[in-house]
Amino acid sequence: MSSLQMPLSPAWLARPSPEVAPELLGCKLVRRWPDGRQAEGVIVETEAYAPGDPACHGYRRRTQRNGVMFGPAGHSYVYLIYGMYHCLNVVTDGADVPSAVLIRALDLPEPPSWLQGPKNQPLRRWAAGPGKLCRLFEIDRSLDGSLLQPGESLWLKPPEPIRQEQFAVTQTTRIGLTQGADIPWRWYLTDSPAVSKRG
DNA sequence: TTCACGATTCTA
DNA sequence: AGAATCGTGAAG
Repeated sequence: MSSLQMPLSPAWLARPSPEVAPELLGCKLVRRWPDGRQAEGVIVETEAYAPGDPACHGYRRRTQRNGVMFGPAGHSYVYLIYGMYHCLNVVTDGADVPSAVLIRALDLPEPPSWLQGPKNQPLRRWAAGPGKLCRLFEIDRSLDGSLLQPGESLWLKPPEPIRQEQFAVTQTTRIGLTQGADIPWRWYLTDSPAVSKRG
């Protein structure tokens, strides 16, 4: 197995989220179902949440919902938002450090023909928005805390060689926040059509 | 136990 | 601009 095929390790993710978030651009998120079906998309938009950040779910205290954010890097943090959508985070940094990267958009160069939305929607080239990508990949709280490693429900792969070329990255403020709205911890591939719109 | 609200998305 | 929709967490 070449190094490019290796999954992103917990050690690689065990750094401050504002450092990891831009480096996750171009990496692949792989979703595997219990029946063996598998789909993957290229991460094109991320946001960082970290200690001292009033928008971070772990800003105040450890609770049942945000518990895995306080755990070691390399796990998923999935939460329900607005009572109807889920959001996927990659836990970063060390244990007891509430830190994570929100995956906001995926590009799907080769979507499997069986990968369709709930209402038998047409195949989409991309999933722009954290709620949309979780709906497409059927990610919910049952995956909260799962270890991101091959063979599990979710894991990460480094960029393909072709994607290792330089690509423009834009850094700006995060979307949909009332607190910490001025912190520029959102990154996206500048020219990707798969980036979420709002903001 | 209560209750206002949210790292969203879709419709008008 | 407003609705949909409900788990969470801070307050009482």
